[in-house]
Amino acid sequence: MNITIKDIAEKAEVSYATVSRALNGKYGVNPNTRARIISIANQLKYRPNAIARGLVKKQTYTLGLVIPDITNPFFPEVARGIEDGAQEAGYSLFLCNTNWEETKEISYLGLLQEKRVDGIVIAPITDRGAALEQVLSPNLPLVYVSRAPHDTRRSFVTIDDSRGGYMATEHLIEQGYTSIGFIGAPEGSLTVDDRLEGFKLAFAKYGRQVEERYMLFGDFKRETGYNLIQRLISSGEMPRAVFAENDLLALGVIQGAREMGLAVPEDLAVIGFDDIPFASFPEVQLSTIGQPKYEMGKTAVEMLIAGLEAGLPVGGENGRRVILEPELIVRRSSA
Amino acid sequence: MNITIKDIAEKAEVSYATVSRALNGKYGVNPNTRARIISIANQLKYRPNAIARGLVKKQTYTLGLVIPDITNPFFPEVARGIEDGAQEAGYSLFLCNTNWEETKEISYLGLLQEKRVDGIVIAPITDRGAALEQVLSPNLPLVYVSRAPHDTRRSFVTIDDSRGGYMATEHLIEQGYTSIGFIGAPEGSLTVDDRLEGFKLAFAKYGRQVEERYMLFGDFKRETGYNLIQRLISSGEMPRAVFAENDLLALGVIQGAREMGLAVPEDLAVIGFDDIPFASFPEVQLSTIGQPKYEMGKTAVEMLIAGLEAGLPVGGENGRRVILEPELIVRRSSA
DNA sequence: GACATCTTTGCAAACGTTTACTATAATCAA
DNA sequence: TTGATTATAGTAAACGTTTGCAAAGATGTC
Repeated sequence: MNITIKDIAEKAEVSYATVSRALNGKYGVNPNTRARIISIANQLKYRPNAIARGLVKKQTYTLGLVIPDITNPFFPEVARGIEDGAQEAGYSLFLCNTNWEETKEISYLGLLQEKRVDGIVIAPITDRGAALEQVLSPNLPLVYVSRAPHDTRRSFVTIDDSRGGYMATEHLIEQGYTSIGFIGAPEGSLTVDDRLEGFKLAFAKYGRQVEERYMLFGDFKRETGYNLIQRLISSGEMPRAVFAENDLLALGVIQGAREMGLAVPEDLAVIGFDDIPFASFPEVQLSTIGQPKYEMGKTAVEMLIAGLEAGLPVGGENGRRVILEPELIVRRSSA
Repeated sequence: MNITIKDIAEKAEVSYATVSRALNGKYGVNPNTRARIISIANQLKYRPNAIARGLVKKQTYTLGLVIPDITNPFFPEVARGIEDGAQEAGYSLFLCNTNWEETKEISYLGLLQEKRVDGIVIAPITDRGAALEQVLSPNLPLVYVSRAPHDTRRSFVTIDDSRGGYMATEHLIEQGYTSIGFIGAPEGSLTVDDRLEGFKLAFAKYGRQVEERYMLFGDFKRETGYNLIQRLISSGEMPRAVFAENDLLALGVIQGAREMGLAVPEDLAVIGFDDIPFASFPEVQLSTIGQPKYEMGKTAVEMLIAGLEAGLPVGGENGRRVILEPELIVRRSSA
């Protein structure tokens, strides 16, 4: 039904090979013929069939974007960087929202390969890179963004999470807080543990002991922060300050604390991680660790595309590691 | 390089047609042969080439998702509904962020057609449906979500924006505010004007006169709300209440007002539209008009898929219109 | 035992491109 | 004029599937 290169060929009275060459600006077709063909193509509103082209060229100009939660304001910022970078280079993006479910992540990775994407940008859920590699064709270009398995040989763009966790914790310590809690994802399961590691590092550096009873683990959603802090408060024993592994959790913590009659930061200081747009909102004023979200996404996709267009063999010695600097942003929630 | 149906055929010593039938659960292949083929396929880690399949079946199991701004928390909620619905039905999504630029929207629509998507879900930028139809193959299934051109014959899922605008405005009037401003997108350009229409309707209903000097137009970004309200305040003349066309604008308004020393709602009452997650945050407490974002997205994509799988001819008499109800949510910013 | 029917399989075309190779005509050098 | 070169165009294979049709063998009916 759709009009094809053959329809144009017929109308222009040339072979369809010539049409292909003409339309693709290939060398070796008479300028007049070319002009005629192009004009006919326009007139017929011809649109090349990218599927057919993809089949023969074994290149689809399509990438996969795999993120855990598009509803967490952190990821749209990253995604926009990725989208911009992809678009500039002429690539489309498959959106894959894994909803923090590892099985979904795996199955998306499989699907993307069936769709023959040229490459993948992924913000993985866990540190278990091996599980991913198992479903991944070893020569499919992939770059990790925002977080990456520790043992990966793939390229990645992240920030220094450990340093970020350290900065946040150190800040609380220097503010004079003696009892400091941690709220985040459980070790080894949901994410890379670097932020927690940074937390512990800071304690060590200042000769303190981590207080296990103030360390609460769940996932990365706001409700979780809300629930965990309320449980902690109800228990009667609670820290004076909390480092939450991301801003959403932190906001949940603030909300939970406030609803139980506590003042932030007077009764409970809170610092988050990510610097999502709302953290700076005047009535929120959440202290946090800032990340260059947009650029992180943009450089990740640019690296990916550069690599695959250069035809570099993936992984191995070719993995490029970019580790951006986190930034401590002090606002009212911890002042 | 990738392993194909032919590799399996060779190993199983059957023709590749048989492999195809076996793998697709088609009727008419010996159970033993089928089992053998499937086992070989697994062993070889065979992944069907969706590109090749798409070429012959003229169906890609891929949809386009076109939204203006993934960074506005409203859209990720809708997008998640769309993503969930698509995934459940076995479809992938191309993410197209138009960044409120009409040219980008148009060019994405073209691109999606080259990629031979089976259908499109779009939250359009403007009311100019004709411009879109011009690049759109008339038999490509498409459903509008969140807003739709007034004169379209396509299917859509929206809320009753006019009613929403009315509810917001009426609420302000009933709160006793006499001077009420409007901040949003300019008429006819950036969006459907229904919210503004509802605003005017409420004024008419209550026998009031709209005050043009309190009506400010820009776009849908937070900075815009921030800038516009500050300009208005500086001008010396300002309303006591403002209806902002979306929550992001409203938050910008609140921030701008606060930074100029005004209290919300004491000096300036504000109501927004969308009920983005942060509107309910305790320190924000933004009054707003709620929309069923997730379901809106989900039903839109479900409608799309149902239509295209039934092979309905698109548009014309087949357009289904779903108009959901908005909900007035009163919080502190207007109380 | 002849014929019809059913089950299982293979053959080959088709989907819409790109591209290596070949053919033809035009141009040029001598 | 001849032979070589170049510009232009066509032929056909290839990409990896699906599927209509035909073939062959097995089974059943009378």
